[in-house]
Amino acid sequence: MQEERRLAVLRAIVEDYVTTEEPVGSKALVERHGLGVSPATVRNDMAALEDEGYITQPHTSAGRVPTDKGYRLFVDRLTTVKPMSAAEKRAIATILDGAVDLDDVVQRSVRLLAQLTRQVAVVQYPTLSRSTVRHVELIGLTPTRLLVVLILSTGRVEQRVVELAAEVGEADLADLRTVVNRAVVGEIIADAAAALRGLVVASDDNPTTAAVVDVLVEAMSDHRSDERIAVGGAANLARFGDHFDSAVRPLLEALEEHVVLLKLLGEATTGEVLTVRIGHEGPYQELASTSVVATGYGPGDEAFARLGVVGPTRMDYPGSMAAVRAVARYVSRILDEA
Amino acid sequence: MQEERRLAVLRAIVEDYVTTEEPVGSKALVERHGLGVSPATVRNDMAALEDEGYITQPHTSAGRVPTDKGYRLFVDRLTTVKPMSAAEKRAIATILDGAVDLDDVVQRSVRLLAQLTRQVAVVQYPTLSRSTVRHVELIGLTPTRLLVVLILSTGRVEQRVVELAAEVGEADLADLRTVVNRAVVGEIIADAAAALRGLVVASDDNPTTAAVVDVLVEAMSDHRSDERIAVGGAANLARFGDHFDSAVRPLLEALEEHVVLLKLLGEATTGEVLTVRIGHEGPYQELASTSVVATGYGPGDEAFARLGVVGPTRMDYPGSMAAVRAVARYVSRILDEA
DNA sequence: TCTTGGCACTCCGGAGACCTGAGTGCCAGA
DNA sequence: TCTGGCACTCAGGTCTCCGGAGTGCCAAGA
Repeated sequence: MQEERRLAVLRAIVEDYVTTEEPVGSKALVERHGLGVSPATVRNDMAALEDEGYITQPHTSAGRVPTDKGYRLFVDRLTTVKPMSAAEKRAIATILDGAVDLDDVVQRSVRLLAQLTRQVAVVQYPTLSRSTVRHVELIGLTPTRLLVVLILSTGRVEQRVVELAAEVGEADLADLRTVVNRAVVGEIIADAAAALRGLVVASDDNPTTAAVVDVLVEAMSDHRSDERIAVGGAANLARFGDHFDSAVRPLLEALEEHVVLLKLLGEATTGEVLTVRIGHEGPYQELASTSVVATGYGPGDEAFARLGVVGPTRMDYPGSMAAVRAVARYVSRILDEA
Repeated sequence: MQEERRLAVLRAIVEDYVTTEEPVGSKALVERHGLGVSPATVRNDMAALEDEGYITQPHTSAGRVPTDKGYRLFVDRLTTVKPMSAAEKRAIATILDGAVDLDDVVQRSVRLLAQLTRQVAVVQYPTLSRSTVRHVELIGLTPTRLLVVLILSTGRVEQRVVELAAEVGEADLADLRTVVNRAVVGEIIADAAAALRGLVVASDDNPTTAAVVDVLVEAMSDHRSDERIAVGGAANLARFGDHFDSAVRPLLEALEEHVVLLKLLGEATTGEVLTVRIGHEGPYQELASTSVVATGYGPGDEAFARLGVVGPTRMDYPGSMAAVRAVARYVSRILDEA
């Protein structure tokens, strides 16, 4: 009974604090939310909540502020992801439908997320590891120089130039192209790499084949590609308030360190579930006052990559969660169609 | 005679202010720089400089701060670009030589510039307009679906999917591929687009040809590509000092608006000359306290794109100019080789 | 047992007063 | 033309004071 009201109080505190950015007191609380009890009662509840570690006082004669634990309870039990409005859904659709290629999809998603949440948005490019090979193209630039283009199901294109030891004719090139494509098209890249190695053996270590295969395998296992990430809405950092050095600077640094960002987004294995990391819960001491709302996305059932928003712990969780989920779904659908 | 000393005083003021970030007074000036005159003399000079608008006082009993006009004189007449140290040159070489493709070159350049100058670095991807076509590849995904890949001399790859009205066989595809490549390889894209349109006429408006040509022309004239830009070192904005709202926020916003950024870097037509835009000299009111040091770069004599750094007007101009020039030169050389 | 009004208490943060030190402008003399 | 001297200005740190918001706790009521 009182337990229920206490949770209502906690929810009210979180909601108020998120909008006002100021510690919230018992009086303001009963006024703004129709709690139906007196400030004194709320005070008792607040004391209890504080004992349990959900809220805290910046100093004795101030209102209360949610702790990380309080936010956690809030997102876990006190909030249901509110669906986007029809207008917002339409905006998402129009913006994303205009995308011409993978790069564009990612860029637009980042902007969109940043706009919707007024937060910093982060979108990981679909990783190679899950994708399949759509086509390999070999283009002779000069007789001893080859442009190798690897096209993946996610729409990514990797290209490398190979210097050959011997000259190679157009006919040989066509043969090689056919053989290679027969071996790898439709395979996920891990298997494709194995198949390619088999080719070299089958070709009696033909040096041209070997060179091309080498560069393809290298392109497939290129970890740099796994780390590609788009960031947008950094200007929203202004909304962090004044804690520039303690909060904004570390975050700015993190935004440039893609490895760090990836860790923040969460390991790509977690699937399409919406995850929320609040303040200290993450691995980075310096980012104790930031939260991350992220989810996986990608065509089919497999989550290929992750996207999300990063903001102050004092952020609009329901809104962010709704936006992240909506964008992820829509992007997934688009990638599905492509 | 005194004129000369006045300039020396101005230079000293700029140098001191850049390092200390605090208004500099007459006494500190004669102490730190061996000016060989008394503070009183310097004060007279300062008064004169202030009359001419090169420096200003934040308030009556404070030291002097350079104005934009003062910085302008400083970069125009009081500074020679100091060459990079051997160690720095080596660092540039090692970092940039490791790049595997165009994307990588740009990414690395941005990081490098940001590190060298401890400023926000901006690198524009080489624009399409000046580049030539290296190859066009047509790949049948399904009988009525074609992947068109456009490969440019700058190393950029554009790809589009075309839906065809009619099925097309592998033989037809090979023909088309040959025809198209014969028409466009080696041409700069403006001419290539014209040549392509001629093809459609010559083919009696064959719908497949028309569809492929359409998408190629579209890819060539895609302005989105002209606006691609990489940004790095945003964390260095912390060095801006405390003027968060007035200086950092507008800049953060500008960094996301690539159109704005391009304008800041300067029109791409200015060639390889090093340009410095100081404070209010630019078109943006909000960026009155930021300066831009930029130059063109690219293979051959033509400047294909621009790169530079953005920082507070109170920045190390000689250092930034040297770094920007050095990186631009090295990147140009790399692109030349490729 | 829970809720409520009352009351004493705490303490942040803004306003005002004060002072110091850095820096200036100007003048008269070298 | 330079220099030393002197009076003047003023930002910004420190100190104090005070009001108001908010609390905790208690005793009475439901």
